[in-house]
Parts: sequence; structure tokens; C-alpha cells
Amino acid sequence: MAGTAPGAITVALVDDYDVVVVGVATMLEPYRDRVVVAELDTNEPVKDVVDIALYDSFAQPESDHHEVKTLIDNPHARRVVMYTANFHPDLVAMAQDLGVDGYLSKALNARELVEALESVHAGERVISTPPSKTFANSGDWPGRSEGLTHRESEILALITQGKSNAEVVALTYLKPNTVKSYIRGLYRKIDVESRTQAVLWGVRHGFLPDHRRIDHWRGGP
Amino acid sequence: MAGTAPGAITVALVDDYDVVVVGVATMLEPYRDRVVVAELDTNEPVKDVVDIALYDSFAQPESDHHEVKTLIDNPHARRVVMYTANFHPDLVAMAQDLGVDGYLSKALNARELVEALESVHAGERVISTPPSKTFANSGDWPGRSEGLTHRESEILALITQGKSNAEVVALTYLKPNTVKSYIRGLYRKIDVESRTQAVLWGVRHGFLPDHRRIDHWRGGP
DNA sequence: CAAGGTAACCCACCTAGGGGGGTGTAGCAC
DNA sequence: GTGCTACACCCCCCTAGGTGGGTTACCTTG
Repeated sequence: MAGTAPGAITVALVDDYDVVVVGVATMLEPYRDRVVVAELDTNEPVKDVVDIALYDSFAQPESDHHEVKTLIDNPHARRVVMYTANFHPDLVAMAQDLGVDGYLSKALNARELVEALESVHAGERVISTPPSKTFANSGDWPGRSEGLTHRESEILALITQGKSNAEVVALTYLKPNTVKSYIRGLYRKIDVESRTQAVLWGVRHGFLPDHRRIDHWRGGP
Repeated sequence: MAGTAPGAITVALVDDYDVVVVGVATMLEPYRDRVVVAELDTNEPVKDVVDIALYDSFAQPESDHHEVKTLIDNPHARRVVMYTANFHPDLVAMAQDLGVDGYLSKALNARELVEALESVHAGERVISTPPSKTFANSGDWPGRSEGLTHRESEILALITQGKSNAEVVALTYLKPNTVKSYIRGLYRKIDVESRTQAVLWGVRHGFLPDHRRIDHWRGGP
């Protein structure tokens, strides 16, 4: 990262997909005097202590709170903030129980996100209100340029990881029929007629995780 | 390719999988004074005229005779020989109707293969007798080192190309139940529990075609 | 304001795919 | 010979996955 602004909040983006990480980083770029993305090179072990670890929930076992727990227990991150589009009550409750310092919506625009991060940094616990608006300005995700929505991409990512419908249901907190609807929709968009073909499309379009986000937070240096 | 032996038969190996091509080439290496693999760099267009194009049927639309037709029509190959493990009567008949100069079994060992190629080169039409022995000494195929049999690999390759069971049946001239048996067997061997996971295993283990074998035979220079 | 997109959900229906067993052949190794 | 494996085939059974229709609600855009 280029010259760290003195006094700026340092943030580590935690996500398995480089596109997503880069997307959020780009979104925050204009505010680099207030928020600096310190940990972008996600394949390197965590070197320094950051002010905030921003855990992006894209295509991730959202019910798997181990990862968030790992972050919270890790002294390299002073605060831990969830950054998600999913506001299922169970998820919000779980995150708060774990002790996250923020639960921020992907519907926030860059300015709002920066403000929320500053509040968290100041010691506040910030919980976004459930969104119900689109994530048009919330970074990037694989498949976006091909016309897939955030949700569709998320589900395709899970499928491309070899997950079954039942697993996708468990991970997204959606209903089985809803998951099926999304799958059908995305099949049409990417022009395939089976799950295996969708997986192949996925691996060719960056839907395989580029790394395991949490690895370098486990057993630090 | 190293120094071409004068008088040796030149052979082009036609297959989508580099491992397979390399495997056959290695098998023929000891006989380089009699048979020289001239077209190994499969991503290059066909430069010269070869004596024989050896069409390896691994994981290929075997019913799709367009490819063989393309070879036969191409002046860069003096003779066209099928090299296959599949001796379904329809396939043999089809190949002969198309006018192939040989239909050779993968069960042949290197010496036998060389002799057969020499016979073809001399003007004979050589049709191997149905094998009913294993292909232990017939080159290489993806997944071999992981303990998959030739058939299992072939079917996994087709699945990894996004084919349905019905398509695999059509392509291999096997019965639906047989295909299912193989699939179940290979799931156990590679330790997966769904088709999508098998596809992912496949892409990670070289089951995606490295190129389209027939491309450089179409519309030559 | 209407139209269009997105999100979340619902139902009934059907078949492809996967799980469990089984048969017989042949060749290879001991 | 006995055992082992590869190959090819068979049966029944069941559920995951895929298809074709919906609904409601919200927000954005023309």
C-alpha cells in the first residue's frame, strides 16, 4: 500500500475473493486520509496490528462463526466488523453474541461506510439497519461484469465450491425454494443447463476462492 | 523434436489431453528409428505433411465422426488411424465407413503398435481384434497416478466437460447403468460425494482438455 | 406514476443423479 | 488352482436438483 496517512484508521479486508477485496479497497480509496486499507496482500501473514478487521461475508459459511471468533481472538485486529448483505436476525444476533464491534451493511455507500468505521474506531458499537436497497455501490464481486446480482454471485460461488443446495440454504439463511429460484435465474444468465456446467463457468470466471481468508489470522507469527 | 530418423514414419498424435499425447509419445520413444512423433506441440498449426495421424479417442465424442472426417479430408495427413479402447461394433463400422486406414487397440504394446503403424504405412488397412485385456502398457491418461482406471478417467473427463449421464452414455456406447457404476466407483476413489465435487477434483487434476485437438487440422495454412 | 429490477418466498411436478446391492467375463499374479 | 482387478452389465429405490408456474414488497429509473 502507498504511503499510510498519519492518523488514518488502518483496516484489514478479510475475504477469500481478490475481486471483492480489490472492490472494497477501490471504494475506500477516495477516503484514504481517513481510512487506509493496510492488509490488501491477502496471501501474506498479518504483519502489523490493524485498527479494524473488516470481515466481508461474501460466499462464506455465514453460519460458521469460527472465523469471526478467530478474528476477535486475534490481537492483530483491535476491532472486528462484519460487512455483509445478510441481515437475517439469527446472523445479527450471533455476531453480537460473539462480540463484533460492528455489523455493517453492504448497502452503505463509501462515505457512510467510512463514517461507520470511524464510529467503531472511536469505541462505538455500530449495527446497520437492515438494508432493503440494492448494493449498486458496494464494491465488486465475481460475475458482476457478467450481469449477475450480488445474491446470484454468492450462490454461484458456493456452488462452485462444491456445496449442495442444502448447504447453500444453511449458509445463506434462505429457504430451499429461494435458493432454487436463484440458481435457475443464474443458469439463464450465464447460459448453462446444469450445475456442473455452472461450476465450470464459475471456475473460468473467478468464482473459486483465491485463498482461504482466515488462514493468516490463525496461529500468527 | 529431436533429429528425425531418415526413413522413419512420421506420426501426428491427435488428442485434447497433453498427458495422453505425452504418454503415447513416451511409449513410442524407444522405436524412434521406425516411428517418429512429428506433431507433439499440439498448440501449433500443422506445419508439415505427416505419414499418419493417430487419432486417440480418449474422452472424446466417439460418435462424433466429424473430427475423424476432418482428418481424413486434410492433405497434411497421408493416413488416418484410430487409436482407441472402444470396440463397439457401431464405432468400428463407422470408422471403416469413413475410410480410416487403421483401427488400433490401446491394448497393443509399443512393439505391436509400431508394427501396426508400419503395416498401415505400407498400404495395409489394419483393424485390431477386440482387446479384452487391460491397457496397462498403453500410454498415460489423466488420473492414472491417482488410481483411476482408463474407463473411469474417461468418464470423469466427460463429466468434467459438463456432460450429463445421457451424453456420456451416447459418447461411450455404454449402458446407463454401466456409466452410473463407473461414476459411483470413481467418486469413492477420489473421495467426493457429488458430481460438482468430482468436476472440481477433475479441474484440479488435469481433466480439462488442454486444447481442442482438431482445431489446427481445420482450415490449414 | 408506471415499469422494471431485485429480493424473498411459495407450490406442485418430474427426472437425473446417486446409493445399495447384484451378475458375469477376462486377464494377471501367485 | 485361487485370488485380484478391470470391464460391462443388471435391478430397485430414493432424493437432490431442476422446471414452470406463482406472490409480495421495495427501490430505482424513465
